[in-house]
Amino acid sequence: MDMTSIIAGLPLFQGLAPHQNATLAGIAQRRYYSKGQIFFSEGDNADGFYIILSGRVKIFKLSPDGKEQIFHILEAPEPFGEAAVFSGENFPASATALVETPVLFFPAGKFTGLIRQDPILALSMLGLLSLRLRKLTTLVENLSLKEVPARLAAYLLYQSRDNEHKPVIELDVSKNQMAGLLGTIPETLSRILKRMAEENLIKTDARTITILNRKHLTDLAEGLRKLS
Amino acid sequence: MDMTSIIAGLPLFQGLAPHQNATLAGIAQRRYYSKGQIFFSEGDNADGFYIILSGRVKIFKLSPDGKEQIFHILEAPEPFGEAAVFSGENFPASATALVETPVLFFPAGKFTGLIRQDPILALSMLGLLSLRLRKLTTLVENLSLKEVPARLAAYLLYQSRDNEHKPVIELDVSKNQMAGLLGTIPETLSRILKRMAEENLIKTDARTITILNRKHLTDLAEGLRKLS
DNA sequence: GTTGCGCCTTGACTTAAGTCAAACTTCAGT
DNA sequence: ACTGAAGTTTGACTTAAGTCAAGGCGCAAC
Repeated sequence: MDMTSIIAGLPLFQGLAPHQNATLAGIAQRRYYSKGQIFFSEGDNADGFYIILSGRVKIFKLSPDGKEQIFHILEAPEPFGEAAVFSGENFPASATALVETPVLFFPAGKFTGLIRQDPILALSMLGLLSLRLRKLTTLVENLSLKEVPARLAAYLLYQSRDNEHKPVIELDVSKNQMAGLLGTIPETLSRILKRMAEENLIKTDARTITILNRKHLTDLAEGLRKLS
Repeated sequence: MDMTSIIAGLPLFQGLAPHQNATLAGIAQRRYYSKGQIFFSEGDNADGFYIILSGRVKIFKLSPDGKEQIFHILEAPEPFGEAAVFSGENFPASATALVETPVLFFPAGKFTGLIRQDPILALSMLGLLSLRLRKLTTLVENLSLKEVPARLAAYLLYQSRDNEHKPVIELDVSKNQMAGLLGTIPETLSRILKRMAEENLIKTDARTITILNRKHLTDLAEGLRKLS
């Protein structure tokens, strides 16, 4: 598929005139990252941003003593690294490919040039950043105001919501990574999953988790109830 | 001062043509909020955003059992509530006036209309949102990867940095609020301030904190060292 | 198959930070 | 100046979650 068609199909670029798609295609670069490869590290100069064509990307920070907080795990067709481009500084977190991941790369300077000429594109980006802000706000809320069981309950419900509220969740991340997403460590996650299973809120089987008691789990997520 | 001049002086609106300032003035509303008054509560429909003319505003969330996480404490001439406008939903947090606070209010619909016509304005907003995102990223990092002493150390250094690296910090928030900003509670904050004073890192006196050992405090903030 | 290496789980222990309660200080309002 | 409310400090206690260490499971490579 040629670059213009790919770009025309990306949600971020909906509503643009065809010639704008062509212009975007002119500045975009196709790049391939293999599993474990690093897109950028915290502190790197932000020279552009990426859009995932397929694969999975992890955005994260490490503490000096090695604990990892994962901010997002992203899939096609999501963009990442876009915020740093507009504050014109460096990346505040790191990004690596979890699997083979082809992306489009948009150089910062050229891209902001385009935005200057196209308010629709600007509004798209504004919408995107707002959404990111909202997600981060929720993350802060979870980390600061909720205990691990509540965070886990919220996470499970969220995964199930993504899957049309079906009670069966196929984990798409390792439990190690899940711990990183929830701001905790694998041991703690393991223990809490066990407790939830003991109280018949969920049933776990390898990579599959089944929600048995959605109401109770919801109360847990909202802090209205605790694991006993 | 008339509305157009006020608007022309706001950092967020720098670089606009004079007629754009006038248009902005046409949609802006002056509003006065007294101490404790609520701008909006979490979940409220986002009908517009605000710019502080003077005073102080607290952006925060409450947990079901009453703990408060403060996201920002803002002063003139900072805007707030802007992100919710572009994701077109509701406010993800609440905002109240800490003191008498006059603001400008910009209705969402009219404002996005202006952005559609002025890419400079759009770029300003993009820069603003990016900066917010960056600050939130730091907050997440602090909450998830650092202990309270490290967060406090970082906060003190940040305050001193704002004040040209002078070692004397005049607290502009109550210690209760400071605890809320750091994601902890007043008791814990009090104890850690005491420990820092015992180790001669700082000296406290009512609303004044003096940094005695910047190097050690920096190491603490970066997790290279701990309070003994 | 068996070897080895992540991933995951479990137990015993430690620790940071929260809870509860009491007392003291500061400050605003009458 | 007095009163009361809010802010702050301190102590004793509890608890959630992290650390450390060991062992089991599952999968891939040889």
